[in-house]
Amino acid sequence: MTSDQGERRPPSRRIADDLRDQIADGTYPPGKKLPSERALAAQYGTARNTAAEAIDMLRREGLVVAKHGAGVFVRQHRPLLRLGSNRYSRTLRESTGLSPYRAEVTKQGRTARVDCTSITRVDAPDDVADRLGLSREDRSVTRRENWYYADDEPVQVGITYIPFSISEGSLLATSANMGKGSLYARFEELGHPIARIREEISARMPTPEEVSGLAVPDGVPVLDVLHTGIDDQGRPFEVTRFVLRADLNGLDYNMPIED
Amino acid sequence: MTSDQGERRPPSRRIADDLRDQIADGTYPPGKKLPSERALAAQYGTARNTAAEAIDMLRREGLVVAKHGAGVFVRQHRPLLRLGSNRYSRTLRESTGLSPYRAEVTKQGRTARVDCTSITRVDAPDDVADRLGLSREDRSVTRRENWYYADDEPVQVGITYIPFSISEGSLLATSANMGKGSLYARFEELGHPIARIREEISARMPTPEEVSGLAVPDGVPVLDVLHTGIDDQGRPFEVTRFVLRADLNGLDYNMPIED
DNA sequence: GACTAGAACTGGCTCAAGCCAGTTTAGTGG
DNA sequence: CCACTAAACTGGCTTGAGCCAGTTCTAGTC
Repeated sequence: MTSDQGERRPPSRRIADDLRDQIADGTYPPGKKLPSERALAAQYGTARNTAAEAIDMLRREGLVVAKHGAGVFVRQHRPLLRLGSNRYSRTLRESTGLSPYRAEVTKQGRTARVDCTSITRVDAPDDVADRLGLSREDRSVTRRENWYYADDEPVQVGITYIPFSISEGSLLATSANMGKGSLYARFEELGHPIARIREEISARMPTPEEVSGLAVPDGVPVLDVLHTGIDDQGRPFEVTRFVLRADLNGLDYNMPIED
Repeated sequence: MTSDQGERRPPSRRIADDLRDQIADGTYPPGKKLPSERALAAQYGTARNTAAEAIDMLRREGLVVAKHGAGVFVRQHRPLLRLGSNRYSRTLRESTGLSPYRAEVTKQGRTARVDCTSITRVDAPDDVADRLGLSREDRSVTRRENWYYADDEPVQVGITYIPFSISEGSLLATSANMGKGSLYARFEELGHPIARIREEISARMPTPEEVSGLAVPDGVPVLDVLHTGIDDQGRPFEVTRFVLRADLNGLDYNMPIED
């Protein structure tokens, strides 16, 4: 007897557990096709529904992906894009000439693309206004929406909010193309050299909009990063909310301990 | 007509979408009970299975929780515990006298508990050995397993690995209780004052073990943080893998930009 | 040999029914 | 008034059936 309560668990659980073990021990390596729902049902002597339910569990866990008409396959784990705390380093910016995102994607031999899909003027949402220290009256901000792709696959979205008092009249409020040195070079010209960042990180399941926009597969959460850029005088000048597919992105911070 | 392809979506989707909208617009506020599966099925003229499937979708999204026998309820969003980068600050450590975890939990008016459930000597796993810079021969480490609770509810686990060459003979290798100033005070005494940290963050769905150990509800991912402590000479002296329930924990880093 | 139509697969989703195991509630007896 | 019981709920899980829409393979045709 393998386990005390082993025979009490429902058939769907049993099938799922078996498959999970077999995935773990290499019986079904990444990319391999699992037996069909009908085959599993026959093998375990259950209804097809029950086998499908078992497979659903594995999908929710992010272990397998189903392809309609083709079969269910063990998920291929692609290496994560590691977004580092050095993302904003000036020397890195100037030495590579690439944006940190492009540098990271290129390093993995993939093709990077960043689309600025919209630049609008809106009132900042509460959490953003809070981080920017905006008063209740003047919440006018420039909102820039950026989509990040690797090999034409969407991997993250970033929505940047800049107080209109700062962006007014500059490229920040008007142009998708930020020119040489990108976003933070422009902020520096406007008297806001980036000195610190604050990043508030949480994870959750994607909304239906994010599922379709980012093509998030079943059983994959998103990382939600609320980023605040702070200048050398301690003034926040920009807030960006990043939403990242957690199966393709990770974060990598390296920082000093301050007292 | 609200949407072009609106009537093409399957009944289960339609029910789920309706409920999601009603949760969003406050028809069903947090804590409120949704109609029963049987009631929904009757209302939409579908089989009970189909209504159950719709509710399942919302569960996977983390919007609702089902209580067997009682009903399905809109999830109450409790405030996140925010684990900050100042977690390791010495002055904070010395001023509050509390460990950073305890301080954060107490601040929310909840009761903190930390259990050290095991201290063993093992060979470090690959990723850990890598971060610690251990050679292939000497991978012996002290492994400490810590469980963190808030109001007796498990919220995170941390497994700390310390090279045996460092922990040997000290409290680190033997005692669950770390004494005054806790873990990092001991490292400091051993010549490893913490100067930098590296934190590699990813998010994923919990494994079945984590689901039972951390009591992770349906539709809630975990944050997986691989933390490395680095001393003033740039030597890594400790690696901890934290697994956090993402519905109860967030991370909050505030750091300088380095060039 | 290249192309194509179709058969034989695959998963997606639904139905209607039933049994089980929890919870809540209403009623009953002390 | 309280304590207890039983009925009426709730979700959990399964069965076996069916239709649909994709994909893959195969056999036949040009």
